[in-house]
Amino acid sequence: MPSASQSGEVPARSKRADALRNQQTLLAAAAEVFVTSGVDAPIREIAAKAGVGMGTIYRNFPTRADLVVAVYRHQVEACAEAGPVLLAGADSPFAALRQWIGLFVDFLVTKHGLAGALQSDSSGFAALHTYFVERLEPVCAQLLDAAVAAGEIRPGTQPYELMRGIGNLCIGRDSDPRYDPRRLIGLLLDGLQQPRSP
Amino acid sequence: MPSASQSGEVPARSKRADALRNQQTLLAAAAEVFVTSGVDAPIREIAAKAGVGMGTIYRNFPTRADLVVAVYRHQVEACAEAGPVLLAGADSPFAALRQWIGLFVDFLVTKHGLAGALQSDSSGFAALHTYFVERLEPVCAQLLDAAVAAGEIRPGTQPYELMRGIGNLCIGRDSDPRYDPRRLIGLLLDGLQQPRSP
DNA sequence: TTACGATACGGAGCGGTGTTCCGCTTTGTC
DNA sequence: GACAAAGCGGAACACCGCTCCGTATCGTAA
Repeated sequence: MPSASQSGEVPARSKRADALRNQQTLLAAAAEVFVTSGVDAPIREIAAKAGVGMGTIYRNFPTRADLVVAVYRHQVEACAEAGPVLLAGADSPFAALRQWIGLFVDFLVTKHGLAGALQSDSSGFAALHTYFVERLEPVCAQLLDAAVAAGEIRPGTQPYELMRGIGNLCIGRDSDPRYDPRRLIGLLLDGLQQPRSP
Repeated sequence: MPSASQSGEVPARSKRADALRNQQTLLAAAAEVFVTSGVDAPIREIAAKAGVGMGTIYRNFPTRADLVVAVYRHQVEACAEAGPVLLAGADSPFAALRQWIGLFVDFLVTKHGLAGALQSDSSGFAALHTYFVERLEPVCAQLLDAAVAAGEIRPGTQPYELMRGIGNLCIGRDSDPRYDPRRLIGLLLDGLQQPRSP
């Protein structure tokens, strides 16, 4: 496989110049709209912001997830790559895990509605969940394994379950100031350090 | 307190007989539809199942939350009342807390889409969140306080935050067999038992 | 029993959303 | 400059929540 291809990233050969321009315009507009109206903003709103028709959006990003993934791909990538780096640099594997989860939470919490979209099985969001899991689950697994091997946390925790739980905890952070997912996630990590539950 | 009153429970004097009949029919139909299509099933579907017009639904239950609350009121009530009972009967306050949370999770997990609706700020679901919090938060607070007083868990955890986190963790349980919120909630409880996080 | 106001009912209709589809425009090439 | 292919836009359709009002039903007083 010579080219990067996949979905929204790099040009993918032999597309018309105006099409490429539109793709970039769309990504910029979507990023902007996501900030103010959340990731499930009306398609029409994004189209209007970008100055294109709805057909153009659906042609470039068939499902909503494709658009969201394209917008946040860089940040997800950065988070994924931070895993091994933290593991190499931190005081201990568990410290690395804690820091990495901090990055993940920061990312989710600053993107309005993203956490909710991540588990929403309906709409075209299914692919979003898939992308996040495929990209980040192995990273999380590596950190977990290292911490287990170091004897810092109990074994048996599945990375998928942990990530999904953290994602769920980040849902709806904005709606009530009394709710701060970080405290609960800290509790979860403390729980991991317990040798065994009764 | 002589009368139950409030919203969807007991007759509330001087309503027409057919109206009361319809209210009961609606509750039964809604309960049935919620099982198969989740708590955000189309209003029209519930109306059709009950054999009434949509106007009748909105007259009896102005917001979706009112309908959901009416359908599940008994179970929420039972959960709330179980709190003090467990506290009196269990081996320790923390054991009671654990059992009570088990009841709460069982309830949420068996109602398709309820957990998600609980945090969804949009639609007419806001009142649902309010009802759950008002009814169950004090119960949770009592259990937490008792466990803290017994020295079984660290102080400082807010009941609202804990309940909301548990609710969030229960979201989307059906979509993937690898995800079981109970394990994570167990982890959370283990974390509570830690004296202090670093 | 009848007659009549109050009460409740039903569903057409409105506004908003996702998604499709096809006539028209733009682009790149010969 | 001409012409196919690629791309564009937005009208149109389906679905949903919610409102509103003409009509049907109920309870009661005569």
